[in-house]
Amino acid sequence: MFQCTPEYARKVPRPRSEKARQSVLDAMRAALSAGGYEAVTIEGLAESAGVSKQTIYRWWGSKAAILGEALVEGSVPGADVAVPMTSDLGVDLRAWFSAMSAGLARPEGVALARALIEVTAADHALGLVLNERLAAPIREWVTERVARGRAAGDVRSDVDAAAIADQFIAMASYAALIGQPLSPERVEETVVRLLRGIAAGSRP
Amino acid sequence: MFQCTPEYARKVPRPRSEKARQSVLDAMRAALSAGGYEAVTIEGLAESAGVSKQTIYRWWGSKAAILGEALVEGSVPGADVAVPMTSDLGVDLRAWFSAMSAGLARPEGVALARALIEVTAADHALGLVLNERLAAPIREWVTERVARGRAAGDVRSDVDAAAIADQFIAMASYAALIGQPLSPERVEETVVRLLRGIAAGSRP
Amino acid sequence: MFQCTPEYARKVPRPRSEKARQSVLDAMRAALSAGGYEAVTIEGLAESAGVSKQTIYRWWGSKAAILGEALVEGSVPGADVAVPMTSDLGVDLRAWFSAMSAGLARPEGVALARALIEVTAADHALGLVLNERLAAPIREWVTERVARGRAAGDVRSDVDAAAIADQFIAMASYAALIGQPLSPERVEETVVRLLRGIAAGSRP
Amino acid sequence: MFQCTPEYARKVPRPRSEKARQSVLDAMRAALSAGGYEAVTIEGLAESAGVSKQTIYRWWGSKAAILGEALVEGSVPGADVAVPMTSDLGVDLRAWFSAMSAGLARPEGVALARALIEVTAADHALGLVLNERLAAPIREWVTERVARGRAAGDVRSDVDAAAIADQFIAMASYAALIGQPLSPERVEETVVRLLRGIAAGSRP
DNA sequence: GGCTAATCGAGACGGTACGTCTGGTCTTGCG
DNA sequence: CGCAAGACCAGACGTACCGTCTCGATTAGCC
Repeated sequence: MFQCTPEYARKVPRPRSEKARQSVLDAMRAALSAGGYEAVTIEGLAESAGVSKQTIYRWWGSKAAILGEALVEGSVPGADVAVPMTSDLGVDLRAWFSAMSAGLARPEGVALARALIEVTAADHALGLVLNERLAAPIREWVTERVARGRAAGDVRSDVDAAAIADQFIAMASYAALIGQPLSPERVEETVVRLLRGIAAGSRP
Repeated sequence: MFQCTPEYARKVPRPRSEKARQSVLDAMRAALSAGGYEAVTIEGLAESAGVSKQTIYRWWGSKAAILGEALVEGSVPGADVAVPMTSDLGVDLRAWFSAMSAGLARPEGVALARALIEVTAADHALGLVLNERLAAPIREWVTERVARGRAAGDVRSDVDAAAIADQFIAMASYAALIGQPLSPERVEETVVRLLRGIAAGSRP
Repeated sequence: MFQCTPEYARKVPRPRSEKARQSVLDAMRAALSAGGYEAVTIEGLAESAGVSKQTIYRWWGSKAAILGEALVEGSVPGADVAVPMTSDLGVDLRAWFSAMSAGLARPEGVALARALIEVTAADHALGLVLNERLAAPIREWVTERVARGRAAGDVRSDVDAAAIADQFIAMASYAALIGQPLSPERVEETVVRLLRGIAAGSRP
Repeated sequence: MFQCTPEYARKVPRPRSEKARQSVLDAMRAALSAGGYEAVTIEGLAESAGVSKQTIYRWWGSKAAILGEALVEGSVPGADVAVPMTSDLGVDLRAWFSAMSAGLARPEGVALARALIEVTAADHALGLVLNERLAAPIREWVTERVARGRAAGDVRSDVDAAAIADQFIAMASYAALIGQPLSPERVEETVVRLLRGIAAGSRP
């Protein structure tokens, strides 16, 4: 009686092919590493993914959209660093910033970072989304760690955790952009200087 | 020594047209502001400069080369900031970083920064040159100011001026890239934190 | 009488939908008149017939096959002329050729003739079938009428009725093809000349 | 002296490549013979002509336009028959109609005729032009020959030479279209019947 | 002022990739 | 299992630029 053709029992003539979708995303990731974002072509993508152009245009509409999906789905080297927190803020920051720098120093890290930067420069809206997606976990980690430091009395109460996170992200991105990875010394100097700047007893 | 215009030196049958050259560079600058680096086409450049494609290819060889020359010749908003040095390091850094941030916050500053970033991501070699050309004066200014601070006993002896300069450049670039200019508060926070981090007498 | 759905006629799990079939054929006829054979697309046909592409491909396999069936089933203007035979050969030929010309002069007649010609040029096998189907009645009529004329002593014994029929068909087709319908004067001239050529007492 | 820069001495930056033009026309002629008009693609043409698509689109704008030029320039088998006129009308007509039929019976003649028919059915305007171009010489020849016959007293004064020419053209076209060349017997029968129909002294 | 040679504009050329369209096949779920 | 719906692969369409290549016209410096 209540019956069995609920309005959500809609027509699903043929579902989107998950295989085709993954092939395209994989092809995009491969192409990025191979030649950078600008060198990626939809036709090349279609061919190397074994997919027709129409299938790509049906679902994505632009190169940037594919990149976006590829990044949002896949893991991004250097961005997913999860560093365990110890009781020593300096140790933790050093470990985390070192890991991020190292991730962005590897060839595929540089290629990916450049692709991200290019697409952000070219497509503002997508850039914001990607940045948010990649920066958010970092900001979160830093915020959490700084809060703990504050609780432990190591850190001034007026420091802006987001600003610190953004500073690190900016530095790592810039290094990848110009192709000169941050040296361990530079990492060390930056962390030490930061610690001095946010230490609890500093003036003013 | 004896002389230097041998009869076989029949060079300079016709000098390069300076007018054509400037037209192209101007067209490039205009096109960058209008639609970003990727949207610039050689054909469009040729047309809006009233110049033939061949003339462009004869002298430049690539879009990036034109951009390079356009930037090296012209002024770059946000990069040419020349701030007078006072006796107060904090005042000077604040003034300078504010000026740079403001320059990059204006629409044409953002467009230019994005173009720079795009071309750097796409053409590594040119990117290095441009970065050097634009970053060098900044590094110089910062180095000089920090040296004075050190001499005046305001600044620790172990701070790395280049690292500081790069940090500021990276932050300003990143802000332009994601289209979210640095707020005055963020500028203030960054400068204050930096000062604490480099102040003479801080530990360790 | 009693009626006829015996239980043993369950051999055919589900019969082909006659409605869908007719929709497609109707859509084909409509599309032909609207834009010519080449402008017909299977997708357009499917849509305007309210039928899925697969249904068309399941039963026909090609545009030409649909056209073939559409023409074999439907009536063809100018081809189905049935003119009563009188005792006067000239009157009959005039009447018949005029009717055929007039049929092919009307807009839908021209469109259909063109479609036929196109499909014949493109698909030889189907073209032969269609030509046979459409020309046969004509040849029959002409043969019969000429035979009567011969019997009546009006017509030479060596005339080739099929050749005459083909000549008329060719002339009418050609006129439709180039879009210049045969004028009544041209029809008259042709018939008169033919009659002279086949008249019983002519030499050699 | 009087002057030397006449306004018609216009800029001719680089003349159109005659070689490319001929390659395309040749490729079109070859493709027509190979697979018929509908099977010709611009891309295939470009490739087999060793020419870029853009070059084709620059000059022609449509497949039909290329065909038109190809036919207007090249020789058309069966259409260019030039038969010497003797004093015997029957001999001449027989010779000419045989030659035309034979030309259209050869494979390339059939292919070309079909292509012509297809394009005429599909593109009315071009069809008219092509028909005029190909039919005109035939009509001329027939008209001239009939006029001579009339002058010699062999032919009735009221015959319409154009009608006769069109009849032959229609018959030959139709034969090519359905792929059944006119047999020598059919040719003979047609000529003989025609001669009887137009002979001077026939009634009415 | 005439000669010479590289410049300039214009734009045709062979190409690559674009984004769109249609053809013909395959894959769902409903009836 | 027929059918509507529509996703799929394939490939042609016509367009936009690419970077190279003629062209005739222009022009700066040396005779």
